[in-house]
Amino acid sequence: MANRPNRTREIAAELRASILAGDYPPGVPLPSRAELTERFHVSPMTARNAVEILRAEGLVELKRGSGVYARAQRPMLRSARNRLSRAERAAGRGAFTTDAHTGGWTPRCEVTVRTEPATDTLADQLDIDPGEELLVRDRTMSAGFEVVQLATSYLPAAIATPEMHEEDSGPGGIYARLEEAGHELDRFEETVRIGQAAVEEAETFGVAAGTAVFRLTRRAFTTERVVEVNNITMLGDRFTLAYDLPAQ
Amino acid sequence: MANRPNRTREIAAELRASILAGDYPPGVPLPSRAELTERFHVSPMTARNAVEILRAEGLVELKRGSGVYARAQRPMLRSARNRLSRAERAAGRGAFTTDAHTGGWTPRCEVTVRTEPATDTLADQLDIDPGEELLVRDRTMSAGFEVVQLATSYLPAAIATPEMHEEDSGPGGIYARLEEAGHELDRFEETVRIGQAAVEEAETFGVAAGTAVFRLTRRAFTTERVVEVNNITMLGDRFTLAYDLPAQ
DNA sequence: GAGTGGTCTAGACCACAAC
DNA sequence: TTGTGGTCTAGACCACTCC
Repeated sequence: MANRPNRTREIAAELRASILAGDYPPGVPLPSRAELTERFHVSPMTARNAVEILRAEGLVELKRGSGVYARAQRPMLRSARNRLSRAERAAGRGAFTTDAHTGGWTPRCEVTVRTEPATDTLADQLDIDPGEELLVRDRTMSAGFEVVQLATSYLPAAIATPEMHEEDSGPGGIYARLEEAGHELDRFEETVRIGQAAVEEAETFGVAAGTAVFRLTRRAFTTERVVEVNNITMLGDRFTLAYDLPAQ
Repeated sequence: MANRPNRTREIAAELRASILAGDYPPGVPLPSRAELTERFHVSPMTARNAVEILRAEGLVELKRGSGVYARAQRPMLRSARNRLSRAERAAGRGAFTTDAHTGGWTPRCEVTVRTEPATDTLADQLDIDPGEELLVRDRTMSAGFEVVQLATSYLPAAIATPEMHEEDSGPGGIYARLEEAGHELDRFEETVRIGQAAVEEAETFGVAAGTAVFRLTRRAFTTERVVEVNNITMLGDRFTLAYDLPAQ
């Protein structure tokens, strides 16, 4: 019935315990492959696979030519209930800024803006015609020095004001600008899935490809229409999403 | 700059494409390790690692002594916006039943009931004293023949009625019983994280340990108090969570 | 140059499923 | 009994980092 003892998992478990016990602060590498091979009397391949398990868990970071390092255990960012409230917009904060602010982080955000025609999917989500011009805002968001969230926002160009084309859309972000332009926001709809970081995303986040991420799609509604679709990718092990649901 | 070509990933990519092209319907195994070794002129270890990549992605299932099989591509269950609405309870459906029903699935649910004293964490979440007796309902939920969700619900025993101790709590579930007992539900609070399936969970779900799962914690509130905490684990690649957020 | 991780080889024995 | 995946061995060469 029982398999072989599985030394790989045993070694991974021992290393995991050491890491969680704080034995490997930043800058201190874990034992090298050669060292593990000797210490645990296993082949290099087994030692390698043990470390690979920890990498898949997001516990360690492998640096070629340098070593294996424990990833800092950072407290969670909380994607808060109130992040889309009008009060927060009035205070000049966008959704991500609200999240980071609540968690005591220093938010940073890099934006690029462009226009492009709507794909069939986006046209459907925005309830417009395919090919209609969209204002696209790509954002890379960091907490401290770590990239934790990517977002691509799509607005029908027809309702975009000149300042929405600016990289810095001003206090309160796009939602505040939309309301100033007479598009009073009524509600948001969010769908949440689990995805795996693509190679490019993984590089941006500084994690292994395939690492679990949240994939959110948020649609912003006025009472009349959809005014924005926002596709958001969040590093899975850095966020807790919070929602309030009325009992109705 | 460039590494070795990485045959492992190449092979995984080729197999992945075949799977998505529908080359491996249920019952038809992928090429065996020996076959891959020969066809791609690689070592058995490389062939094995290529398949391992697909397993980590949840694309295939490995059956010892039998073969590697593509997991059926099933449409998503949708954890819907209206799943906690009073209208659904009135229709005799619980939250999971609502989800499954909306997706056209046949829901099944196995329940075990017990009582136990509140841990510190649960006492804090329920706003009661540690050690106070709790009614605990463990549920294993399936859509069709596949287990897709586990949930453990905690209620202060002080507010539990006899029928809540029954395995079948009746139409509309516990929430309906709570309202009948005078605890009118006001709102729910949900937090969502990404976790990795523990060994036991993985066996129940029939997936590899470490597979990404949703971990939800739902708290049910009346205007007076917290009446329930529900810890839910959902198979990550089978659910889309949907939420409505008022702009306030 | 020495040491690290990245990748791969060419075997091996085992438990298990299917025949 | 045959073939499958589960696990492991004991090496190897490479690109890269650090000294």
